[in-house]
Amino acid sequence: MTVRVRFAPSPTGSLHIGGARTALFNWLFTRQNNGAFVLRLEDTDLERHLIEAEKGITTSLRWLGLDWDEGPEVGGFFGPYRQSERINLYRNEAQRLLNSEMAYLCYCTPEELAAMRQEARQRGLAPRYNGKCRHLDQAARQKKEAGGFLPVIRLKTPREGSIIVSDLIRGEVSFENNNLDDFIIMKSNGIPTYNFACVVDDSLMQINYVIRAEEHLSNTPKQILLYQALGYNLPFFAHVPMILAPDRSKLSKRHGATAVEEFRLQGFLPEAIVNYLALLGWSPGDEREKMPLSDIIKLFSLNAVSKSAAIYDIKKLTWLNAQYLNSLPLERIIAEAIPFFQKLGLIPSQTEQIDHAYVAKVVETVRTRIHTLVELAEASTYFFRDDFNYEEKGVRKFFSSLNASEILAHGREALAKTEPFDILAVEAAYRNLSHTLEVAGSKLIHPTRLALTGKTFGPGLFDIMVTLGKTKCLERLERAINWIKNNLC
RNA sequence: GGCCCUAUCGUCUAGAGGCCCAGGACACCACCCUCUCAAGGUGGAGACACGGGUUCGAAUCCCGUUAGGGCUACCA
Repeated sequence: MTVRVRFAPSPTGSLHIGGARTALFNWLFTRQNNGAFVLRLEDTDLERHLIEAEKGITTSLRWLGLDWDEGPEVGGFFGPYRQSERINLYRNEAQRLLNSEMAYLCYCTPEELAAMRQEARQRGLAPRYNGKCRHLDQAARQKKEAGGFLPVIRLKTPREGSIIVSDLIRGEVSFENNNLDDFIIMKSNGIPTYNFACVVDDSLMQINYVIRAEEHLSNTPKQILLYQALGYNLPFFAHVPMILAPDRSKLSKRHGATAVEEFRLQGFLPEAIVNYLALLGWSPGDEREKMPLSDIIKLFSLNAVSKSAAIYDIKKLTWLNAQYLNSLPLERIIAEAIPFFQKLGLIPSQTEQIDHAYVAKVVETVRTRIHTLVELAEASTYFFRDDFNYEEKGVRKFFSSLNASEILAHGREALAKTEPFDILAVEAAYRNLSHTLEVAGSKLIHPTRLALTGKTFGPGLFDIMVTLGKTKCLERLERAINWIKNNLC
């Protein structure tokens, strides 16, 4: 039997990390089993389908590398893949249930229902529908309909017994039927409710593994009742734990970045996010942390998915991101970095005008000491601009001594004579200088770094020099010498 | 309120009765390396929610309490 799984988000505009992880687990499972990954948009509650909202989700999925075999944009045998385009299917299935008397029309008004709930609550019972319209006869129905009232369709649910949900992650979970009521499957506007649409689609699309967030565990008994009423085969269920915000509450916008798109904008790489998300609620069983996707696919197992909710930790994601920034091929990082450089106005927006060789050198010298692409761009500014200021702390420590400008002048002189201007020659020049001047290397290095970059920290000085090139180095040393004369002497 | 799920360092987790006075990772602290900052290396601090059982033996099994989360809509 071919494994068929689906990810069924509501197109709300962005893919948040909880959804991304659910999608990832589905994807990993199906890639491991050579199955099919179906993307379905659950857009029944939207007045009209917002194409931008759908785009937000699909671009994020694609960016993460979670490609789908069937769904919007790619089609497939079981389409359409937007619920808004499947309304007739739901109506037909609902009609089948009506015909077989497994479902019935209900004419109760919202006010009546509210009163019912109120009463049940007061008596300490589950606020359930009391089945008032369950046995209406033809005459009663006609009378209601004559008044122009649009009915909903409810499923007749058993009053006794229980439903066992057999869950691949949680084991067997039992629910008493008497806690369930005759829930609505079709709203009065002719649109299906979530549970109904979900079951109809999962069956018609032949989904055999339903891997979704834990919040749906409590819906599952209702869905099983629906599967039974419709005569469908039951899929396997796996309810993955939720991802919570640092305060253990449900993730929301007020917790900062929660959408995949925001992480992208903050300079995280898809590899890092996927790797991090895989580790959230799943573990390979050994002590591996950073793993190539191919390993994750190979090792993933629903059995090993934890049962408890996890809090996402931006610090660990950041660490992993730095690991990837350091280990991925340089070309890849350059390509990822370019948009961030452009955003800061460090390089031209027209690709043809970019000095790729220079950008490559910059990325190479800076990338080991940053955690995100945003940091990479920010830490690279002085390679592209001459108009930086000198750090105040640095000025105090390295420019204020009596011989500071003299030292810089010596450095400038030494560099001017250095040829070729490569890492070995440049370092040798400075080491020799420190020897002849009889000062520690650091006495030369720190003021020079400040002169060249305006900063007291950063890549190795000689790397900076070589990347910057001789001309720039001499210019900037000159500038610093003059600055000291004008400002400190 | 009712029903359901969950409970190991601050966080993510390993652990499926003796291998655990609990291992790893991030973060934190110290030291080493070092031209700074990172990275890297070494070391440190840091957890089995609580209470009862079961067992020769429990982080692991059972029950209860507590806490967190979910569902309880003509939302998905």
